[in-house]
Amino acid sequence: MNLPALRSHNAALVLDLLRTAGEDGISRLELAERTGLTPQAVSKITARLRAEGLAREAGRRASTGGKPRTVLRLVPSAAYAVGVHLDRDELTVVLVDLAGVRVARRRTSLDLGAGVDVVLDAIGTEVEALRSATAVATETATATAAVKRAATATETESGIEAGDEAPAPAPAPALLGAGVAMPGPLDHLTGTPGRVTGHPHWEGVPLRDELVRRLGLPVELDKDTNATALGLALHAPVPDSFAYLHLGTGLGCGLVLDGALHRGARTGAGEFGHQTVQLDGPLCGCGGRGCLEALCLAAVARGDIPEAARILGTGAANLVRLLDIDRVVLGGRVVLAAPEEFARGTREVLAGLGLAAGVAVTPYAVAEGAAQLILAPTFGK
Amino acid sequence: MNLPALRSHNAALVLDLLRTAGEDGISRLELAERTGLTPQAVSKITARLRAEGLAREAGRRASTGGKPRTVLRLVPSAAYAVGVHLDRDELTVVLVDLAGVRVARRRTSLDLGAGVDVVLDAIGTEVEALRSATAVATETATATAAVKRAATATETESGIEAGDEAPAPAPAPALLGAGVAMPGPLDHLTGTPGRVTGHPHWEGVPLRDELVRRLGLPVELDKDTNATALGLALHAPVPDSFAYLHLGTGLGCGLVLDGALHRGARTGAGEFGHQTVQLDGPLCGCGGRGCLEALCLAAVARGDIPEAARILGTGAANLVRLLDIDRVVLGGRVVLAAPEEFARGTREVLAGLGLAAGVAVTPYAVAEGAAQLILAPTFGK
DNA sequence: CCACTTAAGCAACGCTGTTGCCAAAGTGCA
DNA sequence: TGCACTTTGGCAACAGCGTTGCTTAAGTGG
Repeated sequence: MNLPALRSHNAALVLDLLRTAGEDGISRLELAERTGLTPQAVSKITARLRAEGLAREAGRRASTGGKPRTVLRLVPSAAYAVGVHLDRDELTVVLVDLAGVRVARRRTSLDLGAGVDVVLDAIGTEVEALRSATAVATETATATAAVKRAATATETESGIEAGDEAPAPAPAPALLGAGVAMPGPLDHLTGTPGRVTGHPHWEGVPLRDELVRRLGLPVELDKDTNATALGLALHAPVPDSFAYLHLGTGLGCGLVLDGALHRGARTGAGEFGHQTVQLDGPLCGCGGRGCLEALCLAAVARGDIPEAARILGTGAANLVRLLDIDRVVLGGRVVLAAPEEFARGTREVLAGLGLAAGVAVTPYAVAEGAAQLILAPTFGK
Repeated sequence: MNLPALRSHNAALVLDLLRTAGEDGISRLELAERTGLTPQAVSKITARLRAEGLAREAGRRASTGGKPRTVLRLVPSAAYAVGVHLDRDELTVVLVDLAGVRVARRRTSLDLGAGVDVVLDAIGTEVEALRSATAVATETATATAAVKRAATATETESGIEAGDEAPAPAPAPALLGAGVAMPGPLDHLTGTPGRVTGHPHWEGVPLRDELVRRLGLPVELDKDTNATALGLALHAPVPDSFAYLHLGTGLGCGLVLDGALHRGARTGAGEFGHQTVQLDGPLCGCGGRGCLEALCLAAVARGDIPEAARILGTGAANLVRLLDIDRVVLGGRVVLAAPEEFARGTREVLAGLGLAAGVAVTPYAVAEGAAQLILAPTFGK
């Protein structure tokens, strides 16, 4: 790591604390305590962020016997990102600000089984519609360059020159890129889908590169469960470890360990549904026997939600013990159809084994998580 | 992160590459390529490391048309660490050099069920015997301070002053500390055992602090499986992800994800043996049903090794799919009694599910891994 | 009203990795 | 044997990072 990288690292640290503080804001001294930097260093860093339009002063705290602390806040409108959720039968596109708040959404029904070009066209059309409707500048502006610098120091290819000392208090906001979430398997490093269940024609399509070309934006691709887990991780008040279990068409999982999304080297982590919980159980499509997904969905199919919840809870318990995680978050259409029953059933299994992990149900939207694929690096995630 | 921390970080990066290169050594230019630093920066860093006695020049490579590259090597004898393996019926104490190579060992039979003081006394006696037998300086020397600086920048408490420009080419080697591995559960942050199966009197004993007092050395405590996994991780040619599965008195696991040991917030990660693989199976002592450990050990008890291997392989497959890890490493008394059968059985299960993870058996000693608890921070691990 | 406390900026500084230049130490062709 | 060329690695000057010492700003409380 060199000096520019150090600068980016610390800027990301500060930006992340500003983001987490949200509407409440945070003072320079508290930033200093939390980052371990000196107050003077924080002053310099926040001065840069303010000059770049990413942060601003917003009121003061009550005095504790001396000069009151000045509160700093993130400027959510300084930058935006697009989130795309490419589901089996539906396409959702959202625009999200720097704070992760959705500011616009479009939704179309779309068959993932349609031709690759049809889907790519649809994404292009929807994103363009979102852009023009919300008038977020397409061209790279001051804040974009600032955020990019904050995110990665090795970005040497950018020929962008940030203007000195923005005279206007608010530089034009800009679009940082588009994050795309879809059912796995896929490789997030190359941005290429693998053999998507039921849609083999997607295998090997250079989806990310193609979208970069069509949208003229940086694009990141990841599994729907990973995107959702990432979004949830950024909403946690403090970095922790949790698993997002998604029960929909299949049973998948996104893992966040110590605040960081764990993808594995081949984006293969999170194959939660095909763990064996019944040795020599019924044969599963994956080639295994007694897979959690098969047993759980079979219970759902025959209307036995308590049993489905118990099976899901058993899988969750395996995971909690193996990884020592703090909480389990449930989501997906099937869970959301009976959230109380699934939460209760899962909780009961964990409690019965003496495990302290919390259980919650979230209706968190995948598309917002997809946008976080773009925003997360800004905050060092 | 500040400048001293940056310096430590880069020094650790370079030291790790020197360590990995081993006897072959590595040139300055290759270090520059691998770290992303400029050659000049690497020259400065390695000059410091050489002055501190941690690295030295050792020959040159063949020329490729110009000045031949000078080879740099780690000086293994620059520092040492003690590794303590506190097992249920035996105490093993080793001395390990900076390269992780064992240079001395002592072994005594010792009942973990004996009084806490008896065990502490035994550790003290054995470590002292090891020290005097190998004449490794007890007092902190130049290299110690250097290694400590390389390891952690926040170490402000040290009142040690490193001498300027050591005139002698080889500063006195020093003992960095002692790593202790024992059966879990325990908390590695506080260095306190939890409710060790069969030995409840260890619960809450401030083991690490007590040993710091008795040995006069920094001490780290961790689970035996974690220590072993850490040791194996440091032997990998490239940082990767793997699980160390230990089948002995019980069935435990150490997880290394992207080259880093995953302990979980409460050192609870690795509860591999108590995952349910047989819904509504036989009751286990942990309160669950159909636990992997119970089923696997039952098969071992009735002499059915192939079945034990198949069950172990099933658990391994769950883990490989969940975490997308590269390889599975087997160890422990039971496995080592029939290494080929366990390896083959595990491999067959993985292959049958189309998983590419490699399977190997290791006789790697826990005590060496324990010593790595002390050495690892020097290399940024 | 004034002493005191707390927050935050200015200027000088030490130390980081970087850049530009040059010496060292080989190869290979004439 | 000599000389041009290639490659390595150190020296010196430098830009930029966070830190230190001090000053100014802006409150509280007797």
